[in-house]
Amino acid sequence: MKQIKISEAVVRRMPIYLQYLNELHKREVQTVSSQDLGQKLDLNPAQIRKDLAYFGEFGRKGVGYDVSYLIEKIRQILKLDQPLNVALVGAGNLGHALCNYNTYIKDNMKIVAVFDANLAKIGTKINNLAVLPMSELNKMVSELNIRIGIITVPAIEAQNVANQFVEAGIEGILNFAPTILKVPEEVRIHHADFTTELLSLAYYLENEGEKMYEPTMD
Amino acid sequence: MKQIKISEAVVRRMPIYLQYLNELHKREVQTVSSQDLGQKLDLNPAQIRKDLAYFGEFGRKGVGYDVSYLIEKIRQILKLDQPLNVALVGAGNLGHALCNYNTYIKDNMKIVAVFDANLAKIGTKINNLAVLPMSELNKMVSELNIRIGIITVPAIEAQNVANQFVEAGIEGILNFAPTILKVPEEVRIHHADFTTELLSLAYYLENEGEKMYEPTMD
DNA sequence: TAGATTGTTAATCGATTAACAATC
DNA sequence: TAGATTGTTAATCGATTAACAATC
Repeated sequence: MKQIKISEAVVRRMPIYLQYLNELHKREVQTVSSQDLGQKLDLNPAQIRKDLAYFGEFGRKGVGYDVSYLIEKIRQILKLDQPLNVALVGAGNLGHALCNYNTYIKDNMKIVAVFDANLAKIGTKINNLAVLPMSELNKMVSELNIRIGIITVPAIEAQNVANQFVEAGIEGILNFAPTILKVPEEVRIHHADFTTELLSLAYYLENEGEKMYEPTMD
Repeated sequence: MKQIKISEAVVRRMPIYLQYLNELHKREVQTVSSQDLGQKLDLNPAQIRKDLAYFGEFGRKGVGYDVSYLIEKIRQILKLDQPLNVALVGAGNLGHALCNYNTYIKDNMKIVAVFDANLAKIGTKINNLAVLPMSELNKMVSELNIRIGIITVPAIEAQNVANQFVEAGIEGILNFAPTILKVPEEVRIHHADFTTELLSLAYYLENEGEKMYEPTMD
């Protein structure tokens, strides 16, 4: 069993492999090669083989990877083979959207509690989950063994929510608010801010129109 | 003026710098050093200086960077100093959430048209934007000079929507559907799938509970 | 067997960091 | 002037890719 530290880049590709493998499984494809995967995912086949080899010998020389078996293995790697409870704070549109994915992520990972600071929202239902007041957060996290927290509140409130998550003993946070959060280093934090994606997309558009004249050089 | 190809990693950090600089500006901070920025954003100061230096000499030795000036420059780099129209397909919860950000991204980048394949949704309003049928997409893209498309439809429909965007002449796509899309290489595509973030977050949680016994070695 | 494809080592490529002269 | 901080070059680090023996 390897004890090499596996890089973040590798870990982040695992869910991508899983996604496509699930697609193949639904299409009843039995076997896939690193070649095939690379073509579809725009990745180098050698990289895919290397990524998977960090975790074990999942393929068969001359044959490729058994789709079902590889799915099972990646699910184990990502710990999706065991229940994992998630809490969400911020019952706005984005919070709603994420709760809807609950069914999609039919996996063992599930949003089991939704909180909001706005008292008007308390008690309203999101997919048969009643919105709870923030005062319940601490209690619910221990009672339901919640290990991951999702933040979908406005940027100004995000750090505050993060603090409450940390105090409640959450282990990982997925932050959708467009702001950098400070948490103790034992808490893992992932940033899911799409404004970053959107703004960097704009960079790659061709300049046009305004290129008619060139005022100062600057 | 440098003609060096600027790496994607560098471009992706620009919106992060901008985000924090805007915060500083609101707090009326005049000047910031790469040291300060690095501390706050968990980045190496040398990296920040190098990133910025790709685009010009924005700082003053011994002093640091003028916050307002740097904001202006990064906005130019990301082309946020000119109007940029965006279309969104998929008027679900996620689509709603993104439209709400319209006011947040008060910038020149704006969602100016929303489409949905579901006829029941046509004509309903999202923030005073009427939801339009897909048949209008092509026309609206040219009429409103829309250059970026956002996809917030279920995975199965995503490729189809992408194709329509491409045909309409869109230049960049931000895809929220959890699937890989194929587009001609002149169209830039960014992936904003948070399931990837969420699943990779699970990887980093401590193993617990199930570690009580060790069945087979495998 | 011949063809295919893995797992892995070595080579390459690119990105991050350290260091420091220039200068405010 | 002395202290601070940039812009940039050189050194380091890490990730990707090529190549190939092992083997199904």
